[in-house]
Amino acid sequence: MKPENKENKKSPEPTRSELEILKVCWQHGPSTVRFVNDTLNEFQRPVQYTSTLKLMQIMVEKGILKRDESKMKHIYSAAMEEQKTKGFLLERFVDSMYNGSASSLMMQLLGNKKTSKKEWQAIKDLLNKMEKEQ
Amino acid sequence: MKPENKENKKSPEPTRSELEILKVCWQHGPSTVRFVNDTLNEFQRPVQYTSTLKLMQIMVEKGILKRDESKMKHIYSAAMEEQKTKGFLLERFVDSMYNGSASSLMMQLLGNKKTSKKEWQAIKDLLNKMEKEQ
DNA sequence: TTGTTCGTACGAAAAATTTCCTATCTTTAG
DNA sequence: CTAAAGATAGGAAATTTTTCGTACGAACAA
Repeated sequence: MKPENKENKKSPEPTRSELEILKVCWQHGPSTVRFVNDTLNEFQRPVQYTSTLKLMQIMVEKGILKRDESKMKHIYSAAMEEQKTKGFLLERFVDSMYNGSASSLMMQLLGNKKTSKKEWQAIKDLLNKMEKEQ
Repeated sequence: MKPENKENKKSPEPTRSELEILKVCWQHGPSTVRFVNDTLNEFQRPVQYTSTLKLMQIMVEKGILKRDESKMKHIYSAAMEEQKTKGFLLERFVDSMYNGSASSLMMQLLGNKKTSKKEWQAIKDLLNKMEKEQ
C-alpha cells in the first residue's frame, strides 16, 4: 500500500497570514478571493490581490480551506470549524506557555490591565452560570 | 534628534524557535548555550549546537536575550520577564482569536475536554479569591 | 467584434526563519 | 608542548513563508 500523502497531514497549523484569511472566512462565511483581499486591505494591511489568491490556493492544498469551483468566481470556505480550530490553537497555546495549566492562564488574564471590568463581570457571570449547571 | 533604532523596536515578537529557547531560559534561569541545546534535544527535537548558538546570538541582537560575556562560556538570560512577555503574547492571542474578549476565550477553555476537573476547581477558587479581594 | 475589466493558474522572486559549515580561540588532558 | 574537546563568530545554505509578475480565459460594455 503506497502511503497516500493526503490524509496523514498532522496538523493544520495555519501560519500567521493564513490565520488572517481564516478569520475572514469564519467571520463572513464563504467568500471570494476579492472579498477576502478587500477585507484584509481595509482592516489589516495592504496586500496584492494575487498574493491573497495564491495563499488561499495553498490553503486549499493544505486542506485549510475548501473551495467551490462550479462558478467562475470560486468560493472559499474554512475547512475546519472555527471552534475546533480555535480550541486546538488555544490548547497548544496553554500547553506551550502555561504548561497546560488553564488556571495559570486565567491568572494572567485577570491580572492583565486590558481586561476590562465589563469583561471581568462577564467572566464571573459565566462561571456562576456554569456552576449552577454543573 | 536622530532616531535611535535600538529602543523603538515595536514588539519582541519571538518566532517559534525563539520561544522554545526563551522557555528554557525562563524555566531554568540564566543558561549556557550548551545547556539550552541539551535541553532542546532532550525534550523538543534534535538540533545542532551551532544552530542553537546562532539563534541565541540573534536573540541577543533583537534584545530578547541578554548575555554575560565576562567568562568564556557566555551566560544567556531572558531580557524580558516571563510574566510580561507571556501577558503580551496572551493579549495578542486574545485579540487575534477572540476579538479581545477574554470571556470568549474562557468559554472555549472551559468547554475544552482537556481542562480537567482539578483545573476547573482551581479556576473557581481563583475567581472566588479575587472576588473577595476586590 | 473589440477592448476593458475581472477572474484563475503558475512560476518565481523576495523575505523571514532556521540550520549548519568553517575558522579560530581557550581550556584541558596527557 | 601538543592534541583533543569545547567555546564563539560569522557567513552561507536550506527551508518556510509571503509576495508578486505574467499569462491567459471569461464576462461584459460599447
